[in-house]
Amino acid sequence: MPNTADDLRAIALAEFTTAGYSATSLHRIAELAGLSKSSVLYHYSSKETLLEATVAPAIDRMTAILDELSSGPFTPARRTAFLEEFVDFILQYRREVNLFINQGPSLIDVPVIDRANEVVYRLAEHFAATTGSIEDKMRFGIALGGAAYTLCSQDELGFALPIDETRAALVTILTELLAPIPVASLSNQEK
Amino acid sequence: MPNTADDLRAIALAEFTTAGYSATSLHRIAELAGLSKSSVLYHYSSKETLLEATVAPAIDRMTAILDELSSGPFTPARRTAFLEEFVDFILQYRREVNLFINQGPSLIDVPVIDRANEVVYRLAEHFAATTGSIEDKMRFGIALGGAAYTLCSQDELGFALPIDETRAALVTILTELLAPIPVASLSNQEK
DNA sequence: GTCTATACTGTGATAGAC
DNA sequence: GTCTATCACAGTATAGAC
Repeated sequence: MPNTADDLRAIALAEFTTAGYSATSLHRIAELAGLSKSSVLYHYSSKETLLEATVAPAIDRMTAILDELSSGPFTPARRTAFLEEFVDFILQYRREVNLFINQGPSLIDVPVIDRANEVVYRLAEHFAATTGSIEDKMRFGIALGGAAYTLCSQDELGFALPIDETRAALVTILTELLAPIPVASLSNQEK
Repeated sequence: MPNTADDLRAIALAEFTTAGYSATSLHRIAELAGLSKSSVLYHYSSKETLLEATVAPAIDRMTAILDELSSGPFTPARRTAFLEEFVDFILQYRREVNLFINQGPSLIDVPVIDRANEVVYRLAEHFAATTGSIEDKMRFGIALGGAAYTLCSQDELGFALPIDETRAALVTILTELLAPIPVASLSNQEK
């Protein structure tokens, strides 16, 4: 049973991703939660605190995935497994990813966004997006930005594609998209 | 020689894409232009009018491309040519595309965004994103959203990749990404 | 934990002088 | 075409009653 704080976090996440962080007022969030602005500010001392609580779980999860990955050699087999884990992450945290991808650059003042940027940088290392060719960089960017856009525009349009088919398609497309990146460079993180 | 109105449009476009439409104040735009708020409102009677002037050229250009394309049969050869034209469009209007992709859903009230939505719908028809499989739909979405994200995050980070290499890489990646979509369905627009 | 009332700031927009 | 002055309003946040 979710408490009020969790409800607010969920509502804020939905509004921040669809209407935008700046365009979403505390009044709007309070309205959707059936509360007053002040009650919202009781649970989260500021709008920024609410934003942080909203994206933190996704950052923690991705950090854990990357930590686990760094604990051993990045073989081609593990790379495939990692890609599926990555797809599952994007599916589970698609709103948070979309929020970061679309609005991250405009939220540079918020500390939690810096944490997210660091995580993306670590992720990019695994896909040679920091050391590879221009095409490699673009492949990584298109995979990340494209996945975030595609998955979240579904929610906005009100319809949801079947999860199994969506996941399978995403694995196929991302595998194909990232395949040309040489595996050799993927172990750079071991240095 | 650009006049004041054009300057304001360019400044607004840059700010709307990086900081977001809602988060960008007329004061900020005026400040960057070395003018007062009132002077900005002399050239554009409202913030929304400024937004419309900002994205309209891109919509007009894409409309022209689609009109030209609809004037004849959509053969595989023309499809390849169209893809290059599409890439050039994205490169030239990357800020406008990024603005629409990232913030379009939160700007549903603005009439010009409706126009943009119609254009995207027409575009989607050509890539079978309205009639194809789930994977086809996702391929189109990833191509569009990914290209917009990748190109605009470059600007935000302050560095610009060489245009020729970027263009070539984008053609390669998008061709590969959209290739599995059957050509047969591409002529559906002729119905 | 929730509310009303309030303070303060920023915003889009208008009026009118120059 | 640009400015200052002003308006009405929405925004975040605080204080304090219940």
